Amino acid sequence: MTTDPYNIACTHGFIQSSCSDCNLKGLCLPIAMDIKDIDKVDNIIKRSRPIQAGEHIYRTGDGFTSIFAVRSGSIKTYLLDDDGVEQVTGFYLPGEILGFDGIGTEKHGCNVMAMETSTVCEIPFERIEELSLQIPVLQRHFFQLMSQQIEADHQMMLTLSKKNAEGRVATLLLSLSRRFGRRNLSPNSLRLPMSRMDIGNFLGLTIETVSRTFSRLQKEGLIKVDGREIHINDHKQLQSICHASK
Amino acid sequence: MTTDPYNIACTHGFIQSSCSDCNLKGLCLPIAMDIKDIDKVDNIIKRSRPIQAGEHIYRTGDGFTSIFAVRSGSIKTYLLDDDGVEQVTGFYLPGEILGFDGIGTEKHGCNVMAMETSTVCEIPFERIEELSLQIPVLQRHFFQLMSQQIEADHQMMLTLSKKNAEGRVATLLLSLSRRFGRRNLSPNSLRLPMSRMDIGNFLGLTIETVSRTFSRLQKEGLIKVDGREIHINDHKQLQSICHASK
DNA sequence: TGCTTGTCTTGACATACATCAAGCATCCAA
DNA sequence: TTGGATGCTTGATGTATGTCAAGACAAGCA
Repeated sequence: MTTDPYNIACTHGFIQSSCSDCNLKGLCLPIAMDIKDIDKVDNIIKRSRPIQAGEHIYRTGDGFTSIFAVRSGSIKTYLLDDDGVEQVTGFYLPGEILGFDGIGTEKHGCNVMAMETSTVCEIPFERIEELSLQIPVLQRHFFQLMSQQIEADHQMMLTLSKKNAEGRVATLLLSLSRRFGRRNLSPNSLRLPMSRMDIGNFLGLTIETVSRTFSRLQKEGLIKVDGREIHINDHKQLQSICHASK
Repeated sequence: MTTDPYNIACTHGFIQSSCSDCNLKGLCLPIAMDIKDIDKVDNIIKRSRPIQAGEHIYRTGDGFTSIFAVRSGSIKTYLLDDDGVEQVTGFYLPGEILGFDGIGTEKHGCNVMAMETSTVCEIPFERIEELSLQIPVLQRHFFQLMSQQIEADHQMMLTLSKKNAEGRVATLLLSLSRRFGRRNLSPNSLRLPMSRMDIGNFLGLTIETVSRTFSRLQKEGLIKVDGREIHINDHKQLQSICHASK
């Protein structure tokens, strides 16, 4: 057991720490934000008790009221089409914000499920809108977050449309690596929070293809695979197979 | 030549009409907006002279200053990856708003090109941010527009990840049909503004597959194809082949 | 301990779509 | 009128990935 406050929050889940104490605040709030403005945001945030693996935070069609910041654990979002076919649309790690679907229609447009025991901060959106009118940097921040989501989704369209299985898997691994690194975790030793099924679903591949691709990348020495434990041996070469080539 | 003000604007391009006169305002501005607030928005908008087919409005890396509303014609957005591989990320028709990429980084994240002679309204984003602080319904509106973009992109991820060629093409045709209908044009007779190349690029297919798919749908009687002129004979059946099934 | 269940891996085979190639129509310039 | 782009269609063939099937491994439970 470490003394990392992130892990304490994760394990006990009832610690009501504040945004200003949170070591993730650089990720979900503007860096250049007044301490008194941070407190204003802090006051409207609801911190949840832990959500168990497989539990939903919201589902398609639920009324939209809040967006969510992941505090610990990991979350997936997915669509269900009319035939019940699932499309995973994103994986969210601590410090990342989800729930920007549904502002347009007042109804959430996707399903959100914890992939492991997780905690989230619930941010009532109407309150954020009110605060944004007083705190321009906050308004800007939320425009930026949504803009980044749009850019990431476009990159994902490129991945799905133009890359082969190796490129897709490598792209995901490097994305996770970068996001682990941003939280000061090792960018080379990852424990994947999601199943092969979720990876395949997200990347538009079958689990068999995902599995074979992991094996191939391992045989080529780029990564070391042990179930969900992944070690990245060669970032550069992984990068170089990320290019489009179907 | 019709007397549709849309076409007049398109053909001459220099007519400086205002938002309150624009027959597209229901699409790009909130419906429930005060006339005096509309005028405030109107005052910050720059109306461009016509942009020729193939001309760019901005490119990846250009400084982000404005978003754009399509006034006439049609626009595509696309990414270029390191190897020069292109991914079309969207098609934009009159009344639709583009350019939400780049708010996060202050640099545009994609390229924007006119597919035919087009006119756009340039909306300086900082001015919109300022106005949004005074006009809450405007702030909400831009959050909603971005949210809709995110939802549309997620649907696109499902299309690319889970649908076969027929499903992808049918999904695009119905999307265009709906958007034509929203502008009070026939939802059954479309003139496609984009090439087979752009369609294929957008849908993650080759032009040959796009062409064959059009031919097949025609042989099955669902559509009538004449170059870029498409007539939809059977919306219902087109809908029914949109489901995921790779 | 054995049984069940879920997750992952690996192999054999099938197929949707890519690739390669040819041909047609339209447009434009010489 | 000719020649050369450009855009689109159609056919023949190849291949990456899907599908089907079997088995390994670990976790949980009786």
